[in-house]
Order: sequence, then C-alpha cells, then structure tokens
Amino acid sequence: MSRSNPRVLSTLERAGGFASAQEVYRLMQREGESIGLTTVYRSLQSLVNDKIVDVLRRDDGEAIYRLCGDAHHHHLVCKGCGDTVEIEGGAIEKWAKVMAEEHGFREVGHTAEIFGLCSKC
Amino acid sequence: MSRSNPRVLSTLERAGGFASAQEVYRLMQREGESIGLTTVYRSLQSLVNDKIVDVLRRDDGEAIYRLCGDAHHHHLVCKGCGDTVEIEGGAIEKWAKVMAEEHGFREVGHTAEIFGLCSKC
DNA sequence: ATGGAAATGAAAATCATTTTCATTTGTGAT
DNA sequence: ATCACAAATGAAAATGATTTTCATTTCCAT
Repeated sequence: MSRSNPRVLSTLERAGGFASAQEVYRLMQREGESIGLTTVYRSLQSLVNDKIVDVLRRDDGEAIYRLCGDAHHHHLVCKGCGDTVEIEGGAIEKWAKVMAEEHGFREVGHTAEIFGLCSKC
Repeated sequence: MSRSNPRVLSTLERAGGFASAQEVYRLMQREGESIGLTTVYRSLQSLVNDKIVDVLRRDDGEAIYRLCGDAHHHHLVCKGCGDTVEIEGGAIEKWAKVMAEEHGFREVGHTAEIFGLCSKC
C-alpha cells in the first residue's frame, strides 16, 4: 500500500478542497511540481481510504475529491453550479439499519445524496 | 436527432427501471434482440432529454438510468453476490424534501442505496 | 554500505461513453 | 412502383478518466 503524497493534499486544499484528480495534477504541473499522474490518483485514493477526503461525481462522471470534516454526513449538490452542502443524515441512518435487518443483510453501509437547483441557479 | 428505440425503454422497464446502458445492452443481447450498443446509448439519452428517465451515477462512475415518475424506490445491494432488493424509501423521501427546502433547493431528486452482505454471503 | 520495503512514474491496459461514417430503413411525392 | 431524401442504425475508431504493470528510485534499519 502507498501512503498519500503530502503535496497532493496541500494542492487539494489550495484548490478550495474541491477538484478532480486531473485538475490536481494540472495544478501541480503549472506550479512546477514534479509529480506523476499515477501518484496523484494513488494519493487521492489513499486519502479517501483514510476518510480525509470525500469523493463525489460530477455530472459527466469525473470523480471529484473534497476535503471533509470527519463526521459521517451526506451531500446536497446543485445540478447547476456544482455547489455542495454537507448535511446530516438524520432519518436515513435509521432507515438503512431497519431495511438491512429486515432483509437479513450484515455489514451495511449506505449512500444518499440529494440533488437539485440551489437558490442562486 | 434520433428518437428512442422502443425496445430499449421496454428493456429498462423489465430491468426494474434501473440499469446502466451496458446492462440494458447485455440484457437485450441475452434475450436475442438485435441491437447495437450505440443505439442503446442514443435511446437512453433521448429518453433523458424527454424526461422519461432519470440518470444517476454509480459509485464507480457508470451512469445508471431509471424510469422516473411512478414507482420510485431504492435498492439494497449485496456486496458479495450483487443481488439486489427493491425497497421503499420511507423516511428518506421526507428527509430529502426537508433538507432541500432548508437550503433553498428546488427541483430536487435524490439517490440512496444500502449495501452490505446478504444472508447467503 | 547493504538489503528490502515502500514510493514513484511512464507506458500500456481497461472501460464507459462518444463520434464518425457508411449503410439501411422509412416515408412522402411523383 | 419508383425515386429522393431524412432519420435510424451499428461497426469501428476515438476519447478520456482511471487502473494496472513493471522497472527504477528513494528510504530506512541493520
């Protein structure tokens, strides 16, 4: 396993904590950093494993990485501008547990996202 | 512009109203339908334009299409065998609406999936 | 220094999706 | 029925993000 290259995290921070792997890579290149695309991908994945960053999907399917607080949460994403709000799961957590039990599932996790148009769009 | 091939919609319906383009294609092949992958993609896109189906993203970035409107539901997916159970959203529906309103979002939709290990795995 | 583990990155492989383009099909006018 | 043209089709190539391979380099602990 590989550990995350610290410059990747620092670049993601500088990008506003919201960028795709390709963007992080281009940014680092532009700034004269010497790094390979492979390492960027590996570092980001490692950060995701360590729950230091979240991964979401753009409408075109490209993965975007984003620094997030450690607590488990969900997202409210604007289809227009891509703006994202972190929200609490609330009822979802219980729902997931109940549904899983009802069907005999173990080791359950869940995903839940809400998408729509924000007030500005 | 091309119109949607009716067999594509009918296949998507038969798939539980929830499948990727590749899956729809494979399904049609297995059933002996003669159709090209390109046509499947074009038909699904056309259905999206006409607001007959919704497009979402799997965690791996693959686009999944689902009939929107009538039978809205969620999925309980087994990480082991891939088996899928359709479940009711229940609490989620209200949660999504409340959260969206709270942040001034309009035209909202949501995704929610539970994954775990089924009793057989 | 020495050996081995971890990190790195260039290049190739993968895979969903899109584009190109030549062919086929459907339709309306004559 | 025939002709002309628009729409539909699909095979193959192109695209683009992501992953894998693998040889090389860097780091440590001895």
